[in-house]
Amino acid sequence: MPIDIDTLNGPQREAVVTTEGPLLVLAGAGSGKTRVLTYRIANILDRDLAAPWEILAITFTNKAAAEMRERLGQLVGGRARGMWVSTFHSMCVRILRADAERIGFTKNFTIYDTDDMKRLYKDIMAELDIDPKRFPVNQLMNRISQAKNDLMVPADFESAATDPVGRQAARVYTRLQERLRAANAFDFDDLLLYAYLLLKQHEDVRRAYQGRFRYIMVDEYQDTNRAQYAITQLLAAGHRNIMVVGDDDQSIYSWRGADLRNILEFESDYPEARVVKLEQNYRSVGNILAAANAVIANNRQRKEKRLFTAAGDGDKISVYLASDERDEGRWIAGEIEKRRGEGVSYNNMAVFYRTNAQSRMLEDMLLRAGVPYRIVGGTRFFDRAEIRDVMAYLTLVVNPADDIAAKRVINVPKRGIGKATIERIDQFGRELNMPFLTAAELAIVDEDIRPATRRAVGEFVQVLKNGASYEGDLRKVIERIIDDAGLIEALQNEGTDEARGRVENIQEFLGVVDEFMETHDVEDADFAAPTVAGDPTVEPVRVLRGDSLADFIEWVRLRTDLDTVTEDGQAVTLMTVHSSKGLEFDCVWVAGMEETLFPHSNSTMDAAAVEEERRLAYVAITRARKKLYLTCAQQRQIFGQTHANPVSRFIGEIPSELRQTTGLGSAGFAGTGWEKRGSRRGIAGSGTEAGEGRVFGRSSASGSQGRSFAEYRAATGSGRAAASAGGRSRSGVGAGAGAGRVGAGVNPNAGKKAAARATFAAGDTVDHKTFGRGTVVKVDGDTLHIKFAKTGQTKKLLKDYAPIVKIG
DNA sequence: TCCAAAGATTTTTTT
DNA sequence: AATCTTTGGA
Repeated sequence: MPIDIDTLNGPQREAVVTTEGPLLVLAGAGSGKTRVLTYRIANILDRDLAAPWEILAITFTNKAAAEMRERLGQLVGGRARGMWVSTFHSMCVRILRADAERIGFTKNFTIYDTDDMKRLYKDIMAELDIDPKRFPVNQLMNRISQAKNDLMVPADFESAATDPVGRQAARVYTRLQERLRAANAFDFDDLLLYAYLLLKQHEDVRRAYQGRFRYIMVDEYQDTNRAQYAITQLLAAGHRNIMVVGDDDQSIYSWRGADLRNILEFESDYPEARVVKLEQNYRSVGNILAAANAVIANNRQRKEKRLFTAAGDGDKISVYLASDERDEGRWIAGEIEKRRGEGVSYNNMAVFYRTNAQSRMLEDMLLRAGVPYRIVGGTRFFDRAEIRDVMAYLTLVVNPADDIAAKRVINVPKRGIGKATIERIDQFGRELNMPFLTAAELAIVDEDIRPATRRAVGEFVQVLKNGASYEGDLRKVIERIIDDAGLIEALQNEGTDEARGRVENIQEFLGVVDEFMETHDVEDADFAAPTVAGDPTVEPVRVLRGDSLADFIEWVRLRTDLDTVTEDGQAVTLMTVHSSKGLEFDCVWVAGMEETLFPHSNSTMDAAAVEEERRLAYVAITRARKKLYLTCAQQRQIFGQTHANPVSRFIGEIPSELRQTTGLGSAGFAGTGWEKRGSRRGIAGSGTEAGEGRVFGRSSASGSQGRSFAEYRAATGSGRAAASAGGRSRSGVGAGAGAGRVGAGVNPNAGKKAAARATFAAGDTVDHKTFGRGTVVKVDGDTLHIKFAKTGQTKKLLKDYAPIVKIG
């Protein structure tokens, strides 16, 4: 079934038919790059230039990989099954699994995520006597992560580190790699680093892959870091048929080591490279595209390009000035309902924000307005404590050397094994250079430990031994391990709502196991393992098997929330701007368009960082197909403190004729609202119309009425924000609010809640600012245990500080 | 060893 | 403002 190449535009077609040699495709947002990628692969197959397993396509997220595989399936059918379409990280896992022994690991290695790593760091810092107050864990982690992404091994790092933090980091880094090796574990960065080292140091392995991959395609090339770049270079050195696709304007991961030079200098890496620019946008209406172009034009570090579209102008961009984040959320909910009324489905709408913390209020307002939503990111399902516990057990069954996992669950559920015992086992193990679990086994006969404790340790060890002997249906194996461990039983005995929720989560986890089994056929694994004709030394493609516990663990570890996004049910999507990359929606709201939030205050010091924020804004804007809304709040709670921030510069960078401003962030709205009393549905009230170019409308008190955006910014630059005029906002801090922190110099009683003087008893009904209606379950001095109707959860709140009102 | 209270921390973005 | 972490006491 030959592909229909005539449906492509000129540059797209050129990218598809240019199969030989290096090719750089600069693909603007919405220019049909996935289409080009899939068509190109189909073209290679149709012309018999390569067998499926000789093609490697690397994407950035699992979701993108899955999508590409699906679209390939539609084009080329079953041939798509034998192809390597994966992320960098999962590709590296496959490469490492095949030859782990060559670099001193075994095939059943564990992958440590950030949380595991944090534990390990703390452990090591204690061991090396490094004060976490002077050298924060996060700082060291970042430093070392960066080093790994730059392919620096501890020895390199040590000689380069001259500053105090660097010297401590060097000590930690050295020890870290020893510990990881002992635990047979890699962290995310190690997957890349060691895959690189494996390929670099072992010529036969390198040759095998270089020979196999005739055609290599890398998507989102602008987001590759040094390690990914180096791996790509090595793999492509054989046939030099490498195509990279990217958009320097959408590079938003420099903090994770992404190096824009990789794409900017592709042509000097491969002087013979062809370059194709995809500049026709098929996604957005004219006004949105014009806005995106205008914003990104302010960046200096970029390849000049200008997206165009054949579509009409469409609506103007709506800018809404809210009084605070509550108003912002309320307004968004109202607009969503309006669009819904016009026939736009919830699935075609999304709300973006810069930081995860912003999602709370948005969620709350949507909930109250009755708008169904799904949230991407934030606390991942797999990050919940009970799920991590289950995962630790499963991991230990596969990799008994995983000390972090062992220490995590040796006393989960509570077996009466305390800190002293764990410390003793740990020390014992370290002296004899053996895994924690082996040391624990020996501790069973240690006369210095109490018999009851020894018995408990014995039980724990036995659970894992039994687990390793189980065979057959994966779900049953996992269920038995969870059962042996007694995790569910212990939670059930707790009898609290919270524990019941945890049990439910574990059951949901079992549903995830089913999903894995369904999506990973055993036959599929067999099918995808043809040996390469004429070269028996090449390992077959390794595919995850639906019946393998080790493969299941790997799959979970490399999965993110974004991969879990499903289309079932109608719901608005909430996510960070970062998560939104690669997606598109008819209607998009971007909340929190304020200085210090977007661009984030951590970035405003540095010109390069501001440019990255701008690219982030560009990504956000270009997600929208038909209608774009930008909102900002005049004042906002951050860290429990009220801040008044100027409107984001990115709004000002959109030509004023492309936008239409509404709302008036001030005066009397906050605090009188319906939302406070928990009524069902908000009135989609529009604020007073504000003049174009005016920011936060009338500030008669400060005489700034009708100020232009530029004037406004100039004024705020001197440290004073336009005050909200005449408005009593909820806590009374609205009037006379300066830029930055608000609150100092304000009547200290202004924020006091009625609850401070009220008394509570079990059975009272209360209303919480955020959680809505709840019932007091228990009073514990000043602490109230309140069960909230909306979430069903019980929370502990301090009566004098919680924003609650007694209702009955 | 467990529990409660005080103290620290969070909030940039995530494979 | 709420949650997570550490500390001190029983």
